[in-house]
Amino acid sequence: MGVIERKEREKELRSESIIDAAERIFFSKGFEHATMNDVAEEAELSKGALYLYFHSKNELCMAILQRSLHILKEIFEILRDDKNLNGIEKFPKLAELFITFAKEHPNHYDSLLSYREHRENCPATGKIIKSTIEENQNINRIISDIIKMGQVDKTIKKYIDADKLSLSLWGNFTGIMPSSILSEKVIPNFNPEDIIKYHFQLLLNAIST
Amino acid sequence: MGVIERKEREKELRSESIIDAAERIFFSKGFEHATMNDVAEEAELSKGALYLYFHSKNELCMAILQRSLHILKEIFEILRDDKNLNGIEKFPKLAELFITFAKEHPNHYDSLLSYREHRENCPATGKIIKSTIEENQNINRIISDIIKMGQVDKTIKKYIDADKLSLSLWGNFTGIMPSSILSEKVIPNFNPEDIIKYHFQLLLNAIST
DNA sequence: GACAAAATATGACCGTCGGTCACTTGGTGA
DNA sequence: TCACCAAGTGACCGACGGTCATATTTTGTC
Repeated sequence: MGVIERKEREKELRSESIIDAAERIFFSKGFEHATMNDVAEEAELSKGALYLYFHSKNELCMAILQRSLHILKEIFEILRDDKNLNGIEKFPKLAELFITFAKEHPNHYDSLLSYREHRENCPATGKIIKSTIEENQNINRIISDIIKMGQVDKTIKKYIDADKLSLSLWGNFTGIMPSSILSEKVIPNFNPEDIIKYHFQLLLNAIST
Repeated sequence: MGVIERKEREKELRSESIIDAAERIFFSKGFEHATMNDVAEEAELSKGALYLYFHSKNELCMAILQRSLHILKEIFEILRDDKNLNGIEKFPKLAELFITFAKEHPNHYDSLLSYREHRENCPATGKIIKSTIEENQNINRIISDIIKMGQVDKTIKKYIDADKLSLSLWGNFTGIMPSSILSEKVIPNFNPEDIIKYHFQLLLNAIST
């Protein structure tokens, strides 16, 4: 009698379809201007029902953020598992793949940049917060693994601290691009893509054997 | 008869004292939980009067952000004008000074990280937005100048693109630290300070002659 | 199939907040 | 003294996040 299991699955599906709806609404109206009524209508549910699945508007946003991280994780995983590239070759690919992600999923990319505001308004105990942090750690681990692979195949200097570098690269991804927003159209020929690639080029020189 | 000038000055003072009050309120309660009534009370004004000086809550936040940028600009200016250090010696100092800034002005530092959300809800035409962008450009110019000074005194490789590097450094500052918030207490021994310093060390190797 | 219990869903309702505006206050210049 | 106008007030409005008493649907039992 798998009733409980089925209910569990259905609950999961509902939850996902609410996130689907929330993405459509938040991405089109922006977080501040989107309302929970909008989301409820889009999800074909009542507002009250939303709160059976998510504790707050901010938590719903965290769920979207988690998806964004998941997409990015899968992209990086493919790179990590690519047998045709050595470590140092994979390094600049990280930047390229991130830029591709930002272009192909602009809204999800955007959600990455505003996690702070939502995080601060969510209780740190929630399941969603936990799994979001986990996903973030996964990404850092993948980047770190790629660097370590380069150290094993001797294309990356062995004394490089892979964990630290992976964290600072992640910071790069989520820092350079958003700073571009403040500078956009003001600095002539400003192109966040170029900046990231240039930065990776410099680092490449510093870490390759 | 400098009445108009005096009124201008008084208006400026009022404006500053409102920002003072807003800082106390926003920094203690957080943006979302702070209300305009709180700010009005703290500023010893009516709510309506606030709106004579700032168009919205978000614009008030941008004014705080501008202050943050101003503080940081002045810190970097001192470094730039220091005659006792050559270009490459100033480079790691950038990281140290930024970390100092983040420690000594944690709330202002915090405001740097959430400019996105406020920016998006401000009309791009406002005077405050404009001068905020200007302050941001100033900082990038200072960083860029420091790099160029290193190229003049031949301690930094001459083919380094100072403008691009300055932008990516700025991205580093506003990227690595915030990502630490998501990772905090999860990654053992995680210390954003170390990460930034390590990153600068790597770059130092890449750019020094 | 009948029925009680439990799970799920509803939407009217509440308190709060950002922002407005008709009105008051007080300094200015004639 | 007084008309004028910038500066300031605070009651008020619409909208929104979140709640909860109630209704509907599903489940387990006989």
